[in-house]
Amino acid sequence: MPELPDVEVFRQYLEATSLKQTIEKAEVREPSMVKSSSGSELSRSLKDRFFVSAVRQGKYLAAQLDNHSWLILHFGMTGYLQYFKDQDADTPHNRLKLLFKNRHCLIYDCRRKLGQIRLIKDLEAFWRSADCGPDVLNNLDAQGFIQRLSGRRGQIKSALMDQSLFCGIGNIYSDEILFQTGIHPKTPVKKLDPQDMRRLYSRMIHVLEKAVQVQADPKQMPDKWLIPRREKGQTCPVCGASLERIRASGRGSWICPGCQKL
DNA sequence: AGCACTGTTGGATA
DNA sequence: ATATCCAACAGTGC
Repeated sequence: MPELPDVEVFRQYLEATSLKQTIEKAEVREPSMVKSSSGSELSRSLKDRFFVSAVRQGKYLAAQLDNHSWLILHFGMTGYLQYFKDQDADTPHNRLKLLFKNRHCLIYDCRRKLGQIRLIKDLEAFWRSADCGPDVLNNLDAQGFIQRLSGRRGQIKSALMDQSLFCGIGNIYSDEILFQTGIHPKTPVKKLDPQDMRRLYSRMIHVLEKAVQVQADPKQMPDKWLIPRREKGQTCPVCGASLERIRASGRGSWICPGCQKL
């Protein structure tokens, strides 16, 4: 799940459910996922704090605490948040549970443990240390997008997914953006002209905003999209050709062989 | 049963 | 600078 739209939905969810409630207890159920100091240190630091806001940078969620430190969550491939009004609630792969004074709780669940949990002081310093480029939705205009893309050597898909160039796009959404622009994922970036790049940028923004609008739920995405059809036997919603799965940038990639010529 | 596959990243290697 | 392969992990499907 968790690419930019999913994480944006988590951010909005956290803001809607969990602000201004004092954390009575933080249960670190999987200390190995805590990448800043230790699990017990994290637990001590969260106690008696409360969230004041949440921001997102690419696929990272940063929740600010009242003492100006930040809880940073990365969701790996399988992470999500769930809020409960029952303090005894649990989820199948609960890795961090925040129990609030009002007896509600927020759980960070991450089945495959590929996510990361941190508590940090300096947000900007963390983005730099994580080698995060500008967020594609919050901090990147068409000009910046084109500037960062031009001069790149490799294939367009790997550029779109390179979090240090600009961040937020992963495997699923890069396929969607390329499908909607009729560009093959293996196209060398240097083969794209400024016109192509402008189209790429505007489709990218459109796809990501629309995805956030529908809560990143494939069932609610437009009929003409690729995402709900990423499986064997499906056909292109535009030309009717059989969709194909290829390997590009080391990832399984779905394309329409009719619409996306190399 | 065994193997390949899966929305993440990060490191080693070429 | 960029690509590929592997690892981390846990679950599902063939």
